Amino acid sequence: MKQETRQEEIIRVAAKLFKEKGYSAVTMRDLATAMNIKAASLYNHINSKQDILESIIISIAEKFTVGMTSVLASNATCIEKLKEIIALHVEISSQNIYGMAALNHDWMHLESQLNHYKKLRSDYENDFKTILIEGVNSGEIIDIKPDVMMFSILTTLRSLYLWIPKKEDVNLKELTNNLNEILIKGVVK
Amino acid sequence: MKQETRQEEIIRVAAKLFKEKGYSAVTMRDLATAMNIKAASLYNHINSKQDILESIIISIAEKFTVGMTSVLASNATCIEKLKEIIALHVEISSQNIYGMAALNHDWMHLESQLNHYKKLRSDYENDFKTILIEGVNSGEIIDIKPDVMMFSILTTLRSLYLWIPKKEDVNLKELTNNLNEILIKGVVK
DNA sequence: CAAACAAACTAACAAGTGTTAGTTTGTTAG
DNA sequence: CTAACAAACTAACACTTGTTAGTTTGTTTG
Repeated sequence: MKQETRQEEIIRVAAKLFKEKGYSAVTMRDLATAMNIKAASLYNHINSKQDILESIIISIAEKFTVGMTSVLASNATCIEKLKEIIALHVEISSQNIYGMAALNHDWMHLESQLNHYKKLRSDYENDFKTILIEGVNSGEIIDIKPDVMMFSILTTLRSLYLWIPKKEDVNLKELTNNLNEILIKGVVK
Repeated sequence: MKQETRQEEIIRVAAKLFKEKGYSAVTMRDLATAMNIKAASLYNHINSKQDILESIIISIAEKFTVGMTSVLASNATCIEKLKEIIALHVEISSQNIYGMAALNHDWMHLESQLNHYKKLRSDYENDFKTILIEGVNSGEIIDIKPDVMMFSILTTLRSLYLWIPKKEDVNLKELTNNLNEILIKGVVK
């Protein structure tokens, strides 16, 4: 178990605060208080508030990119690929609950990395849509606008971070199975 | 067609800015610039920045409460009730795209009205869950944790504001029908 | 022991924050 | 014509913001 550096600790605590109030509403003095030090001391470990946001968002966004690459490489059916994507979101979200909040709420406050983030996101969405279109063409998936299907599934997956912490006893395996059912087969009996 | 007051205009423009950067990152000077006046002049029409946020969020939250009351009053099947809720979200979201962003992102910045908002939201979620549980009991709906079903459907519906504006040509009737299919019957053929 | 280092501190800065007070301007109603 | 009003303005306030400079403290390493 690798020891957490002071910098990593600051970034982790910052993500937690960002989830509660959003990037703009969290001051360096808030963050310092949460770390039990003075605001100026933070700068021994980090370069700027913006750098903290970048670290949080870009590292997670790249995890999704890596995950999607691996899904695309598999030669499973489209429905199987969808299930892999669902599992990917459950895994990343459960391991980065606070970071996911920053990614969803505060990406627009990125500065130098804004375009990089946007590229990663639009590539991800395009890959997702491609999988759905293949499923429609092969007859696995209903013939409804792929945009609407992607939106529907992806927004649920992107909001997992809001919900996972509420039920601490939730079994992630069970959650994944339930989402597979609901997102793919619907709720009707 | 009722003429928009200056106050309503300010609130409408504020909601637009809040969607782009969030409540905390929008300054009264930003808002004034968008209105082509000076920041101090805003205070001839509104009491405070906080008041603007309250107006936006509470008015929409109450629309949902009214809508849910009407759904509960109908004696349709649970699946039909679900479809009514979907239609409710499409309607309110399409008519309040910017306000929905504030409601989803900035509710935690409410001050005196925070508890009021939270109550409206938790009542809404409880009513939603009750409908699902009735559906499970009557055999209309699959027997999966109602919490997970509600989360899945509701997060998609709550995020509609992110997506509706992108396709200006989207037919709302068609969108509603597609969501009915996807959220209720899933995407599998 | 001495040098190096990690990590905290105090003090201060320039810029930006929401908001108030008091005033001016142009339009509408008696 | 004048009184009333809506809606803008300038100037300023007290406070908060992210950040820098320079210093102190205690621990680790040669």
